[in-house]
Amino acid sequence: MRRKPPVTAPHPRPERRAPRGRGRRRASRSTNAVTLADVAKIAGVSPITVSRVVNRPELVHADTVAQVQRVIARTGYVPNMLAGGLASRRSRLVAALVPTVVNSIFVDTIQSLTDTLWEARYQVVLGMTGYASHGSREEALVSAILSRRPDAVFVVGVNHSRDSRRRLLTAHVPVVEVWDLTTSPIDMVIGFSHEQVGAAVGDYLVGKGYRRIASVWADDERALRRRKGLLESLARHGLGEAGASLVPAPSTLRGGRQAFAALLDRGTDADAVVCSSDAFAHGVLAEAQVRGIAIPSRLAVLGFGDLEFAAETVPALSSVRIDRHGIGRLAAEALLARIEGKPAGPKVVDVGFQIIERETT
Amino acid sequence: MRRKPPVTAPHPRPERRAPRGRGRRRASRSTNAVTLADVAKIAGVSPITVSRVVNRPELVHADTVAQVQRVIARTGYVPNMLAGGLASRRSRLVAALVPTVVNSIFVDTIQSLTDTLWEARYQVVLGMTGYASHGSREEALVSAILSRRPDAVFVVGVNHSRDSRRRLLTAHVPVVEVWDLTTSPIDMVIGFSHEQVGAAVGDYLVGKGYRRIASVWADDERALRRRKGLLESLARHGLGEAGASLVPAPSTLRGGRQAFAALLDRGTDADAVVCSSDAFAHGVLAEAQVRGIAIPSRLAVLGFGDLEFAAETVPALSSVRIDRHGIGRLAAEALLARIEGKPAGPKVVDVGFQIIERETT
DNA sequence: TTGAAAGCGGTACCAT
DNA sequence: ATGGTACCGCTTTCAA
Repeated sequence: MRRKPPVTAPHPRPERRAPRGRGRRRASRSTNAVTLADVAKIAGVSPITVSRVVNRPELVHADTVAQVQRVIARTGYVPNMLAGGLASRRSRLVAALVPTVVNSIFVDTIQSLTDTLWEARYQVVLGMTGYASHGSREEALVSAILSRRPDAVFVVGVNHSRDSRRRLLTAHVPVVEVWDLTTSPIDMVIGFSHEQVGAAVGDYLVGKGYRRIASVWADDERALRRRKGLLESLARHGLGEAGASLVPAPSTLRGGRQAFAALLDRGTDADAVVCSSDAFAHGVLAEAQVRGIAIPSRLAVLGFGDLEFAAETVPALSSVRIDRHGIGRLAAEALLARIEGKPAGPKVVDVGFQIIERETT
Repeated sequence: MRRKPPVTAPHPRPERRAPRGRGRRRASRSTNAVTLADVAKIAGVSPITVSRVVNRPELVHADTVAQVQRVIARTGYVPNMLAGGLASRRSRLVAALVPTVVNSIFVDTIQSLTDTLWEARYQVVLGMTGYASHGSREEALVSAILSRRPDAVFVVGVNHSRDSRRRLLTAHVPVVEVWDLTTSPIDMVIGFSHEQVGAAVGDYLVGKGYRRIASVWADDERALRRRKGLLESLARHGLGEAGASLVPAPSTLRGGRQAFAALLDRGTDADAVVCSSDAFAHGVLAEAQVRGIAIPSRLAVLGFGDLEFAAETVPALSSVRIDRHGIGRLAAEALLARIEGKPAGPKVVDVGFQIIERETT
C-alpha cells in the first residue's frame, strides 16, 4: 500500500486528459486548496479512507492512518466542513443567541458553553440579538443562523416572538433556552425563576429590617420580572416600593450611578436600594461615596449576578449568585446528549440562586 | 437527468426510471427540510430562479420574485448556507480570534465588527484562543476555524505561532490583525503601538511631576510591551520603576486590587501607579480607599482602555483611550473591501490613542 | 429574464 | 479494514 507516486507539490496538475470519475473544473474563484481527494490520490488510498482517518481513525489500520496523516501534514490539507456538513447533515456548529456580550452577565455562560462544546469538537456561532428596547433583531438573526444548519441552538430567555419560536421548533434541532424558566420550553430550559429571585430579595431585606426599599433597574424583560417578584414580596409584608429609577439595558456602572443620582435628587428616603445588576449596584456605591452616604448604615445596596468584582468593591457588595458557568456547561451537555440521540434528560432544570450577604446589606 | 460519461461506468447501470431529475434519497437522518428544489417545483420555476430570488432578486422579474417569495414564506424554506457556501465558495462567515470575551477590552471591537459585517450579510464565528499564559489554543482554533472556510479572518494581535501564521497565509483569505501594529502583517493590520502608549504614559506622568512610578500589570504580551515603553520612557528621564506587581491575564478588579495590596505590603513608596488595564486601576482605587490612601494627592493612578466606567469611578480614572469601536468597524470595512476584491487600502493603519486626564492623576 | 448541466468537497450505504 | 457509487443542496457556466 506504500504506493507513493512521485510526490511533489500539491498543486493543480496539468494532466487533464483521462476521464476521471467526474470531470474536474476548478472554478473561477481559484481555491488552490488541497482536497480530500488530492490527499487520497497522493496517499494511494480512497477518499473515504482519508475521511475516516480524519474523523474516525480508530476504524482504519494504524499504518494507513500514519501514512495518510503524513500526506495531510505535508500538503497542509484542511478539511472543508461546509462539504462535510452538507454530506453528513452535521455542521458541528452550535448557535448561541444572546442579547449582548458587552457589559454582560452572560459572558461566563458563553465561555463555559464554548469550552464544553470545544471538547466535543463543536464550535459556537454567536448571534447578538440586542435588547428589545434597542430594537431586537432576534427574528432576522434566527433565520440567518438557522441557515448555517447548526446542530443545536442555545438561546437566552424564554420569550421569543411567535415567528422565532416557530422557526426554532421547525428546525428540528435540539434547543436549550437558558437564564430563565418556563413550563413550556421550545425543547429544554436551564435557568432559574426571576420572580423567585425578586421575592427572595424582598424577603431577605425585610427580614434584615429594611422598610423603605427603592430600586435601580434595567428595562430588560427578565430584570423587570425580578422587580415584579420584589414588589409582590414587599406587598406581602405590607410595604410598597420606595421609589424606582429605570435605565435602558445593558447594565453599566454609569447607568447605575446616574439612576441612583436621579433617585436621590427626587428626594428618596430609601433605606435600601435593590439593583437589577451588580454593575448598577457598583454605580450606586460610587454615587453614594461621592455624596457621603454611609453604606450600609444609612443605605443598604444589593446587586444581582455576583460578578467577580462584587466581593472586591468597597464596601463589598451583597448580591444574588447565579451559577453562570454551570448554566453554560449544563446547556452544552444537554445539547450534546440530544445531538447524540441519548435518552432525553429533564426538560426543565432549575439551577436556583443564592443571596450572598456581604457588607452592603 | 444525470448523465455520466459511459466510459467511467464499470457497470453500465440501467437508467433510473424515476422521472425526477436527480433521484431523491432522503437520508436516514431525516431532515424533512424544505429545499430550494422543493420551492422551485411548487413555484413552477427552476431552482436557479429561486436561488436568484433569494440572493439577487434584482435579476428576476418582479412578478416571479413575488410568486417565489410567497412559496418561500408558505413553506418556511430556510436556505442551506453549507450547500450555498460549498457551491459558491463563499461562506459569508468571518472568523474572529480573540483571547477572551470575559472581562475584556475587546468586546466593543467585536460588537462593532459584528454589527458592520451584519449589514453586509456576513456573520462572525468567534474563536476564543485563551491567553498564552493559560495555554493558548490558538493553533487548534485556527485549524478548526479555517475548516469552516471563512471569507475573512479577524485576529487580535500580531504575534502568532509559525504554524498559525502559515495556515493563515495559505488560506488565501483576507486577514486583518488588530489591536497592535507591525510592519509585516499577514495581510493587513489595524491598531496602535503599545510601546508608544507606554512611552506616552511615562512622559505624561513625569511631566506631571511624578517620580516614583510603580506598575500593576497583566502578564499579557501586548501589555508587557506597553510596560517596556513605559520603562524606556522612565529611563530617558533618568528614572526607574518604583516596583511592579504582575498578575495573570485577564484583567479583573480583584486582580488589580490584590496586586496593589501586594505592592503596598512590600512597602512601596510610589507616588503613581500605572495599570495595564482600567479593571486593575479600579481595583487599585478600591484598595486605596480601604487603606485610606488619598488619590491623587498621595498616589496617582492611571488605567488603560478608557472603558465606559472609567469616567464614573471615584475619583474619576485617568486612562488611555483607544478607539475600540473604530477598530472593529475599520476592520470590518477593510475585510469587506478585500472580499469584494476592491483595490487594497493601506496595509497598516495606526488608529493611535489618547491619554484622558481625569481626577486620579 | 430564465434554465440545463455539471460540479463544489465531502460522507452514507452497502459491498467486499 | 477498505472501497465504489450516489448523492447532500446549492451555484456556476453557458446557452437560449
